[in-house]
This record gives sequence, structure tokens and C-alpha cells, in this order.
Amino acid sequence: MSEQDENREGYDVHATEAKWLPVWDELDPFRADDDSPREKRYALTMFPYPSGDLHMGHAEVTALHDVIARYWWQRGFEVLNPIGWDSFGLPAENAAIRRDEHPATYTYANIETQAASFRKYAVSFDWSRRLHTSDPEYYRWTQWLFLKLREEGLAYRKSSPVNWCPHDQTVLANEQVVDGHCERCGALVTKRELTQWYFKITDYAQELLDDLDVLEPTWPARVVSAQRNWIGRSEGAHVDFQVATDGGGSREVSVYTTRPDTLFGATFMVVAADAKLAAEIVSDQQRKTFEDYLEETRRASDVDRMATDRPKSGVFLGAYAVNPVNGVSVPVWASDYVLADYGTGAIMAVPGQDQRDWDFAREYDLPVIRTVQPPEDWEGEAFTGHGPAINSANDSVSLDGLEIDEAKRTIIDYLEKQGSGRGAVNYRLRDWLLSRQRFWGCPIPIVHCPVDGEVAVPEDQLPVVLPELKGADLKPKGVSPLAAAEDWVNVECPTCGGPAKRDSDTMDTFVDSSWYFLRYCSPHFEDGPFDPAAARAWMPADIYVGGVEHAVLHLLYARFFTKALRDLGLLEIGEPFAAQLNQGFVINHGKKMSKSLGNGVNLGDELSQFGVDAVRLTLVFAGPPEDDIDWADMSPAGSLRFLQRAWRLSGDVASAPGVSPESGDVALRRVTHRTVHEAAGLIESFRFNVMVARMMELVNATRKAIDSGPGAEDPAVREATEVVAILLSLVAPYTAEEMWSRLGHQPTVARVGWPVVDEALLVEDSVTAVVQVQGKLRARLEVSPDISEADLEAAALADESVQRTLEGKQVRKVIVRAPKLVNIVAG
RNA sequence: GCCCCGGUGUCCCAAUCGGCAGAGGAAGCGGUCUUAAACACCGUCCAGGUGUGGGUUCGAGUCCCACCCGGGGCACCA
Repeated sequence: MSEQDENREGYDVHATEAKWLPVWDELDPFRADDDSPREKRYALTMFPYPSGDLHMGHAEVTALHDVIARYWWQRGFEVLNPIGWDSFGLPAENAAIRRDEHPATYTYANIETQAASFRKYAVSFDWSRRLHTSDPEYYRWTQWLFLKLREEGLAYRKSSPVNWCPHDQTVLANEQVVDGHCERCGALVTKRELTQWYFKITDYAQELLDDLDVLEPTWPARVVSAQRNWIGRSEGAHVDFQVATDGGGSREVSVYTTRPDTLFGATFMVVAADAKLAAEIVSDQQRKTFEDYLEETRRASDVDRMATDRPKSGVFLGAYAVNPVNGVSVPVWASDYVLADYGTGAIMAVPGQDQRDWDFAREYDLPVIRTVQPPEDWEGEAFTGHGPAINSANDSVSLDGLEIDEAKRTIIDYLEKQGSGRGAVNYRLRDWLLSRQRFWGCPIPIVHCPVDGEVAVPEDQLPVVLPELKGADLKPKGVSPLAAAEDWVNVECPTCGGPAKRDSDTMDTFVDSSWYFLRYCSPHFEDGPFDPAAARAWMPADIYVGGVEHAVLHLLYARFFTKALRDLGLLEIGEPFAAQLNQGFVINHGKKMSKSLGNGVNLGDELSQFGVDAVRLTLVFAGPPEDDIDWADMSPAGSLRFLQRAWRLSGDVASAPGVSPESGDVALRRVTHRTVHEAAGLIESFRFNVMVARMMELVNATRKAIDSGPGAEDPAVREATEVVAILLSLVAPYTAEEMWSRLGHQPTVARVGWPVVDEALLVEDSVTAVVQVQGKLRARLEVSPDISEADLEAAALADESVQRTLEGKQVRKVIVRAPKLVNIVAG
């Protein structure tokens, strides 16, 4: 024992940890029983990726999450609090290449390390449900789900320009491209035309958007807002233009616009340079110019393309489009400021009302017609504000004078009658590209046969297991390493038996994590991805705790999967996570922890210095869970001091276990019962930091009762100390268990149940009423909590110092809020 | 540019419905213990008004408007 520990008067943190861990292992108090008659709760935390040991971030999220799970157990619920690992992914593959080994070696070693750390960290996980997405028993069902979605037309293959990360040598989903860079490695993302697998998440765009309204009260505002932005619904119209092409032909080209009311001001059309349409309608004369331009834009990175302040560029395609409302023939241009994969890949350009079109018109000297009247002093360029329509009439319809909304309705109505357009809704959301050209992922269970084409691997042949590749075999080559594994990739076609090849891509790891919370409900189920009865019992998760970085990735994908599985008849719910809590980051000295800054805080060091409980308490007490925690501002030593103070109470209690608290000191009992009452509300509204503060007050009050109050023999002191142990069991399980034991009870305190609040003790027998004059505090009165308004007013007016203040003034109005406040307006 | 969240003592942070501006912690200071120090324990100090300016109200940290600062999301999405 160190000198420091001796001074802690016998509370040896590490000995306490060593003492209780095996006891808990024996008791196994957190195993969720599917058949329990209790009401069920599902506490879900985002499963970790197995890179190295746990760090401060893991410590924070699990400390917060565990407060909720342990609280629910104490409240008498049957709680499902599972743990698993998101164990496919690039870091393991890169490590395997470096170390010349199989990715599984690195992965499973790290999982064991993290599992041991979680155990010591005393998280109330149900270890019997542990899963790893890289286990064939798990990914068999990922493959099965993929095939089901494919049967429904929700997984399909198409050739399209895709995001390509040259560093990781793989394609990326839109969601994984951040500011034109790879979300994972930061490399500049380029475009490639590739045939890839997609999930048709866009089929669910509207439902994903609508259900956010339902989630809004219980989900963090920033996640709801991020998803709304990402789905990006807009309302407008499709307008059909006839485009004259070379040789006198004509074809119809539809554009999407949110401003159909400005159609009379469309003075040219712009087609995305990289859209197929552009190449189809360009005239022979302009073809060379166009192709040169296309080549130039292809070379530009997305980052350059997305810079909004760069001058507009484009080429004339030698074709003309006829505006359906006025018969005017307008030139068709190609430009890179129009996106090929949004809307129809073509726009009607209205320079009078759109700044981008204005810029383009200026660059190439194209005409401008204003169709919304700008204010008189308007000196700007495109006018995007509100005003009456102008210059917008033909023989059968006129928008002139109408405000924008009315004008939109009128013109859409007209277009629909004419058959040259219709109201339309568009989304920014694109389909989810799920193929990856990497090894350490779930193989796509498809065989490509020269005769039968795409053939699904039959269900009884699942899982398609990864081959044993390691080291240099895994090096990125632009095609999946699986393609080079001859024995693996060459198979018989399941349909015709002829020679065929397996699909050699693997799935995005976000596919694995889009359904793991369902597998947790029945992790050993053999007849499907999950037992529908178990899913019915546990889902949706009542709380999902995790990082906000998944606001539009995992959380959107998981919602999509849930809805798709519901439509497949596998689930009865449409939303997987009823409520959500995002924790902030643990930072240090105002900055994110990083190796390059050298400001990392090592979790293991903190744990050995202060113990598990003090670290957990510090993280929970730091502030609101969503806020970042600056470790430099925190005091784990202070947390440890508090735990010792609490622990010491348990040694001072002098009454016997089981003594009735009825005869105990009423003042202390009031504090105890009020604390229990408030703690429940605070936990349920995620204000754990305040809950801890209340707990500290209770400890202080109990200390006072022992030292300078009714004394250690008073039953109220035992009651208070037992409550401290129970409340503490949510945050500091070791200290709580040790206290419980010293109070003469058997383990485990974690399951003894929430203290019953005596309502009578919540009612004060007198309260302090405040008397204000002109809003300023002038007197305090001790009054009965059920005093009448009239009595309180009379008492206030009778008060001496109030009288003095009111001298020479006339009372104009008296506001009484019995029993707490009187405000006298005088003058 | 549009949208979301926040700004309270030296620091981290409380203040359910608009009703006493501070709960809890940290740091500081004083004391007890000690030969001494550290640890521990006990006690204690701190706002001219809650980023700024207006407004509503008997009453605003809380509601409304504008702005400033910090953090985050979306963005050539027609």
C-alpha cells in the first residue's frame, strides 16, 4: 500500500475493484431475460471498433450510458444492455498488410483487450449476447439480408460516376465524402465510372424525412437537423422542353426547378457536362469543343468544382430548346455547375432570379429577363426575394402581379393541363453505394455467370466465407484483393453449373452496423437474422447513446434498414431508436486529443491513478452529457475525495441493518427523500451532472447529521447512507458495493431496487415567501405551504420593512403567487 | 449564404411554469492534524447583474427582435 493510500483511511480503490469483480461475475446480475414478466427496456450504445484498447471517449460514452441502464434495473425493468464489436474495416486490413498477418489476428486480439477493459470498467453489459460483425455466424445474416433486399429491388447494380479514394483504393458513399475528402484518410476524392452495388435508400426519402417529426422530441436537435439537411427535400416542377438536334430531329428534355414561376424568364438551358444527355444532344459542329471541355472538368477535383466563388464556365452544345410557355427558342449549354445526378441533370436557366445563372449569363453574354419585380432601390444582380411576377404572360395564362407561391400554383396547373410539365418533389439524398474494393468486409453473395448473369448465392450456401489471405495479398490494387484469390473467386454458377466468378467486392461496414441492434435481441438464433418474437419484445431501443459523428451515416442507414425490413415483413416497427443521446468529446486544454499535439490523456493511466469509480464519476459530473469535456478542467482527484466521503459514511452508521427509519431525524429524512425524488427526474432528462450534485448535497447533509446533528445512531443516517449507496451504484459501482457491504447487506447493491419515496416527506411544513416591491426583494416570510392568496397578501403588506418601503406611496397592484411570492407595485 | 446549438463568479457548471441569481465541484484563502510538509478534514471568500442593444411583462438568465462571439450541419442541389 502506498503512503497516499494509507492516508485515505482504509479506502483502497484498487483492492475494492479486485474484491468485487469476481463476486459480480458469479452473480451475473445484468443478464437480460427474454421471458421476464417485468416491463422491458433496451439500452443500446454504439458498438466499438476494435482499434487498440479503450480510450477516454469509450470511457465517457459507457459511463453515461451505464447510468441509464443501471437506473432502469433499479427501477425494476428487465434491461437489455448488450455489447459487441463492429469488427470489419480498413484499420485491421492496413495493420495486417504492415505486419504480414491476417486481419482477424489484429481484430480479435483488440476485441479481447477491449472486452477485458470494459469488464474492469464495470459496465452493466449482458456478456452472453456479445457479437462480432466479422464472425461468419454474423455476416451470414448480413449476406442473407442483402439478398432479401435485392429480391425486393432495394439492392441493385448500376454503372455511374462514383467517389473514389485514391489512397484507400476504394469507392466511397456520398456520406463518407467530407468537403471533397475521404472521411477516413483525408485523401482528395476523385470520380470514376464504375459498376457498383447500391441500396435504394431514396425509395424511403420521404418516410425518413416524415418520421423525423416523430423523433424530434426525443432525438438531439442537431441530428434531426443534419438528417433533414442531408435528405434535402425540395418542391418544384418538372418542365418539358423540346430540344432540336442535328438533322432536324427533336427530343424532349425535362428540367427540374424549384421556381416554375420564373419559367418566362428562362433564357437558356444548361445540361451537366458529365451527364449522358450532354453527349447525346451536342451538335457535330460543337462536339470537339464539348469533349475538350468535358475532359477539362473531369480533371478538376471535387474540391475545385465545389468552390462556389470560381468563375462559371461552359460550352454551347449547338442545340436549342423551346420554352413551352412562350415558344421561344433558347440555346442549350453544358457546364460543370449543373450536377449530373441531381434532378434530371439539366436546368432551365433564369438569370434574373438565380445568381448562378446570372453569373453564367454575364460570362457568355446571354440575355436576362426579370420575372419578379425587385424593390425600387434594387441594384443587385439576380433577385431571389419576394415580389410580384412581371413579364410572365402568354395568350392563355398570366402570372403578372401574382406573388411567388400563387404564381407557382398557377403555372404548375397550366403546365399540367398543357401536358408540358408537372409538380415534382426532389431530394438531395442519393442511393447508398455499398460496394468496397477491400478485403476485410462482408463478401457480397453474388456470382457472375456469363450465361445467367447475376446469380444470388443460394441461402443454404451462406455464408460466403472470406478466403485466408494475409499480408501482401491484401495490398490495394484498385480491384478487391478477393479478385486475385483464384481458388475463391472461380466457382460454379449455382444456376447452370458452368464456370462463373464470385462478386469480389465486399460490403461497406455500415451495412454490418445497420442491423446489429436487431441481432442483439436473439444473438444465437439460427433460423434467421433475428427472432421476430425477440425483436418484438425488445425493439425499438429505448435509448441509443453514441457519438454525433454518425448523424447522417449510421443513423440514417439503420433507419433505412429498419423500414426496409418492416416492409419485408420481418419487423413490426419502422424506427429502430426511440430516443437518443449524443455525448460530447473528451478534449484536453481546449483541443481535440491527438498524437501530433501530444495532448492525449491515457485512460489506463487515469484508471490506475484514481480508480474506475472516480474516472466514471468525473465524466458523468463534468457537465451536460452533450457538451465536450475538457479533461484539463476536471478534477478526478476531487471525485475520488467525494467517493471517500461517501464511503466513510458507511463506516460511521451506528444503527443496525433493517432498522425502521420512521423514528429518524425528519430534517435529514426530508433531504434523503427529496434527493431520491429529484434524482429520478434528473436521470430521465439526462441531467446526470445535476444528479451527482444532489448526491453530493445528500452526503454533506448526512455528514452534518452525524457530526453535529442527531448522531450516527439515528436511523435517518442509515437511511440516507443506504440511499447514497443505491444512487452511487449508477455511477460508481465499486464504491457503492463496498458501502452496501459495510452497511451489513449482501451484494449486489446494483439490483436492490430504487428507494421508495415517502410523499409526505416531500412536503415542507413551511416555505419561504418572497416579498418584492417594484420587483426588488424587500422581505422574506415563513409561511405555511397552503396559505391562501389573501392571507399571504395581508401578511406581506403587514411586514415592517415592506411598510417602510411603501411609505408615502400608493399601492397600485399586488401580484400574489402563493405560497412563494408577492410583488407589490406602488407609485 | 441557409439551418441548428451555446455564451452565468477565477475555472467547470446549476437555476422544471417567466418569480430570492447561485446548487454542486475545482482553484484560492484561513484553520485542525503533523516536529515540518504533503494528504485528509473543517470553515470561508467571490457578481454592481447572466455576450451587446432594444422590446414584452408587475417581474426576464429564462419569452420576442437585431447584433457580436464560439461550436456544429448543409451548400454551384436549380
